[in-house]
Amino acid sequence: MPIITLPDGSKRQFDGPVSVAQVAADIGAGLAKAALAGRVGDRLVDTSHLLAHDSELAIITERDEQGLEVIRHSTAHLLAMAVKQLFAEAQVTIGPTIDNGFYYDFSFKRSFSPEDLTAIEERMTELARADYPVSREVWSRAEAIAYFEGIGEAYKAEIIRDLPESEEISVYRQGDFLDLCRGPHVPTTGKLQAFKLMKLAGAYWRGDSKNEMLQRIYGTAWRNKKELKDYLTRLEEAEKRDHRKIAKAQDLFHTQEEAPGMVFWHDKGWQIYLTVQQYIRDKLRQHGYQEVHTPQVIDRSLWEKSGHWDKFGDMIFTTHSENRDYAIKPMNCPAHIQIYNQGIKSYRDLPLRLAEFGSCHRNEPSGTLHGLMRVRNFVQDDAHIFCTEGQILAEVSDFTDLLFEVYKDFGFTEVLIKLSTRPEQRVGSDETWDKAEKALEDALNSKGLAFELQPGEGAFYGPKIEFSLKDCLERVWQLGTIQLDFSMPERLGATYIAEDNSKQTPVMLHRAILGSLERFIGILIEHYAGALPLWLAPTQVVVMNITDRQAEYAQGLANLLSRQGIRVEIDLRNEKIGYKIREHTLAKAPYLLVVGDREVEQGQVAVRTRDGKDLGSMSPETFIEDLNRSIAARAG
RNA sequence: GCCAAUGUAGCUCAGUCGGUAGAGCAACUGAUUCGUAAUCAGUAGGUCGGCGGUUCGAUUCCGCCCAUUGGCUCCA
Repeated sequence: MPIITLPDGSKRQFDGPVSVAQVAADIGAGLAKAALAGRVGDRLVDTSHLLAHDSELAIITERDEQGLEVIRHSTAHLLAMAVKQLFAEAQVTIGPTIDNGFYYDFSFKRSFSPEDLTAIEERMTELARADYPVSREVWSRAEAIAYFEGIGEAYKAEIIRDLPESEEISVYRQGDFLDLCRGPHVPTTGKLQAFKLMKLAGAYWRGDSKNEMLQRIYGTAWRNKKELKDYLTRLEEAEKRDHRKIAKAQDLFHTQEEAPGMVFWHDKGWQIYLTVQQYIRDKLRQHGYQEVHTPQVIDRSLWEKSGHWDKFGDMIFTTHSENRDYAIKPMNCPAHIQIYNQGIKSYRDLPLRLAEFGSCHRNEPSGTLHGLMRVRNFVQDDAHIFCTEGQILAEVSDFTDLLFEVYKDFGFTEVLIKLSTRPEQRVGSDETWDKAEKALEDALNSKGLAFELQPGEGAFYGPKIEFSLKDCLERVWQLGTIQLDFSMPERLGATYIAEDNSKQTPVMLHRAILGSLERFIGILIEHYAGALPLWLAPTQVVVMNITDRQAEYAQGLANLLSRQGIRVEIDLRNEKIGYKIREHTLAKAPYLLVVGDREVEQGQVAVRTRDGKDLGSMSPETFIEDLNRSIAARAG
């Protein structure tokens, strides 16, 4: 006689074991139809799940986030069913849900083609329309292994073998298709109404590059057609923001075959670069950093001593001269230790903060290159802090303050923080790691910053904090980092004389706020869809005349602005004013100044913004004053 | 690096079931001197990513290479 308690606290009593679907039907016909799954306590179950005892039950419909998860998971199964029907030799492996959808990995001797994808999607639609009931069966381990091996599904059998003994082996059946799965799934395939197969990709079995490469089919799935359409529209919007497209349209930079992964910065792009760099340079100086500059080509022996040659040798670009082998530097830190090592350091010299905009090269695998986001030549806002163990907490704390100040100035407020702790393979004593991890954690806690713990993800030489940003399309990018390093100073012989006259090894903190300037600029471009805030905009003002008569006045105005340090462009072409406005608006110039006979006569300028707002006519002095105020405030 | 797709004019793209290519925008020339998101007309522009093969003939078919794109792995 189970009593079922619903989320609103109401209770219903039944004569005997009752299914989730029956409870839903007891509540109402509408809910019975909408039910996708149930939640008993914390556990998600199918609508067919029987409740024999008193339980707390929530009926999951598409309105619940978990309902959408179930839809996506079931759509992955639908995909597998369609693939098995069309390509019987393909083996199924795994098919989990991901943000906005799902994927399913197959082992198949020939490659799926885009045409196959279309055919698979059509079959999925048919199978959904056929409205097959989806039922759950519990099998014995041996039975399941025998079945999947019998039908040639070696991967599924392997998965079952690796499941812990305690795990119940459940199999889902829809039509003639059976798949191993924990579930839950929608009650019938007809619940799957809005999905689309998105792309094909390769993916290693179990995520290990030593394993076979499987074929992954990505799909998206939603509650209904409208949500699907909205999602596809969002993707289109995101594509319009692609920094590579905007860079072409705005003449910021280009890349070409002869220098893969390296950037040819054009005037306008370089202007952004320099503005960002100068901003950071000033900030660092204000926060007690020294700026240094070190060689780009350094003898291989230094990289052997630092340990990088062993670990990253195949990713270091090299060159040679007169029988000596050199590395094109992949990072700045060993060079900074060389500067540190000049002269004897006292504890009174610490903390010593060395910053460098050093050009680094890393021979990243060709398949990983991606616009400005992953390049082979980059400059970081890199710095290394040499300090005592006792100074770590204060340094980390000061760093996070600086980092948030900088992110805010660039218009980013939502920051995700991750703390990565000691990995299996590491150097240094457990005692040292205890102290280091605690210092990082204390620093975050003292600031009241929430963070996610990533056990075992730290670098071999020390724990680290990573700071990621979300852009306005909710994509996450890791930019800033601060890493404790107890290893390299010792390897490269850095020491200081402590208060007690003993020789000690300093701790080194590797830290960056923006990370690679290249990537950061890529993110800026996408975040602002090319309409960079005034202080960063490569062209801040465009002066344009209506007819040739105002050319001289316009030129004078442009010169005046330019002398004030404003980045100004002038457009004296013999084109209609509407044409010029359209062009410069599309190029996202923040302010457009129009001068016609009227303005010349009154010694004024007509001001228009890139958003199409007409600010009316004003004196050049008023405009410059307002503009300088906005630039200083890093507004708009 | 691995899997797949793509590479045609400055840009965006069409095209050729094998007979050396076309549009729009941009550029150039001329006309127009215009008041807040595209004035009109004309001209010019391409080793069809590179190298090889098949063929009377290859941008098209085949092979290799390079780059790009989307993933996977990696990321000091």
